Amino acid sequence: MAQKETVERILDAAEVLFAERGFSETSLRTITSAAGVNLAAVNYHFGSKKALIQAVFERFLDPLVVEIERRIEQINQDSNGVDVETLLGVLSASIYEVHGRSTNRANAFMRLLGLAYTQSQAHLRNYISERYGEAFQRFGGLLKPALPGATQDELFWHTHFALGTAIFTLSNLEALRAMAENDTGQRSSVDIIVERLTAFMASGLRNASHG
Amino acid sequence: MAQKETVERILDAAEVLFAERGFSETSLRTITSAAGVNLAAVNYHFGSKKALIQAVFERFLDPLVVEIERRIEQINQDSNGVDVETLLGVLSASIYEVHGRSTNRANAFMRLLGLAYTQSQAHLRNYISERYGEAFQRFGGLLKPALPGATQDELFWHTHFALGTAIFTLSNLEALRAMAENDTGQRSSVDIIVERLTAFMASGLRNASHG
DNA sequence: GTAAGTTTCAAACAGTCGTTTATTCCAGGA
DNA sequence: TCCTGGAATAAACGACTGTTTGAAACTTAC
Repeated sequence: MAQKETVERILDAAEVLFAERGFSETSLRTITSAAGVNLAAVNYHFGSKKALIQAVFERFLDPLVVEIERRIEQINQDSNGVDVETLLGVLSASIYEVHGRSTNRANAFMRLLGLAYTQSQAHLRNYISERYGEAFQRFGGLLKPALPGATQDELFWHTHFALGTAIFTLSNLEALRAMAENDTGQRSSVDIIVERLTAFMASGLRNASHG
Repeated sequence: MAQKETVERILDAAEVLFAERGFSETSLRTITSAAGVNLAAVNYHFGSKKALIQAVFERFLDPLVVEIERRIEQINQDSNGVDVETLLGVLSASIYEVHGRSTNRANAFMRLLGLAYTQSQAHLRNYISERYGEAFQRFGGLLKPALPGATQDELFWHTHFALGTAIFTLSNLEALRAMAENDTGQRSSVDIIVERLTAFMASGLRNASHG
């Protein structure tokens, strides 16, 4: 078969369009015509629009979780005890690893993650927390020894403060870069921005230990 | 007239419903029936759904900006040079002042602010940056002397990191509090959360000076 | 070559959307 | 009293939504 399978063409188009406009603002007709497939193909292969949304997330969250756990396991073998910067580094490295350093796809990924939080798609949040909640808890457990002295409550809130920073920044990354260029006249590379973001989060997180 | 005017009833209902579900997920029929007014009233009084969205923002952003500038002017009279915590304190105090310490309205306000960033409503972002961009720049200018040593570029990015933290946290505040209670067994007060959030942002911001 | 099973396709379905229309209601002024 | 103009109303408009249908096209197996 010369061209990609229908299912993958739909997922490709949906991923881009959802990231650009959001879920309810993207119609199945827009997706299918961008993918070059028939309108009915979505309901035939996925069952419904909601199931398509979940499939888009599954396609990149599954390999991402595998990659994160692989890296953490390796770090735990080499040494015991991990600091905050290392943990944050594992996350960003895994994202870029899974998406092959294609900044576009990594950006789309972060935008989708942000949309999952902010758009009213209860089915999606339920799906994500059911399928990936355990992995999320496991990762959160690693943060505890990295921030000695913090209470469980402080840990929870500071983690989500940091999560918010990352999601907000990365899911609006291109818009923010444009604003920054307009404001300062220079265009920072994505690597530098991620570096600063990591430092910002680490600094805020560490503050949990001395509250 | 015994009951509120039609215009205000529409704004009240729209504010709550938009904050709960988002803009394109909230139909005019839902808004008007919640407000107890006729469907056509929105187009009659506001012109269009987009104009209604902008009116919702204008109703709380106008007094907020006034309140912020009033507080800053007063601080500048008493002393010169303002530290980061004070500036952040002005923001949160102004929000609660304008909404009369009604946590519900303050929460709705933050959710709407978050939606303005994340939903695809270009007209709204244009409107906000045209109407309030100048005030935003003025406030950003105060941050500069509070963070000596930071370059213009660092200043921009760290400001938006902090902005992201606040918007993400406060616009999902109730959902996060529920998660925290589920996770830690205790329910932190909003005041404590805001206090921690401020400390987190200040700590991250200060990091800009030592990059 | 025929039959069975998948996948694609155009067309239609029932429902919702924002917006507009024409009519009715109701105040205040002359 | 009639008149006028703003506001409220029910009804309809055309466009768009996700989903379903039944027939056509294709692939696979015997």
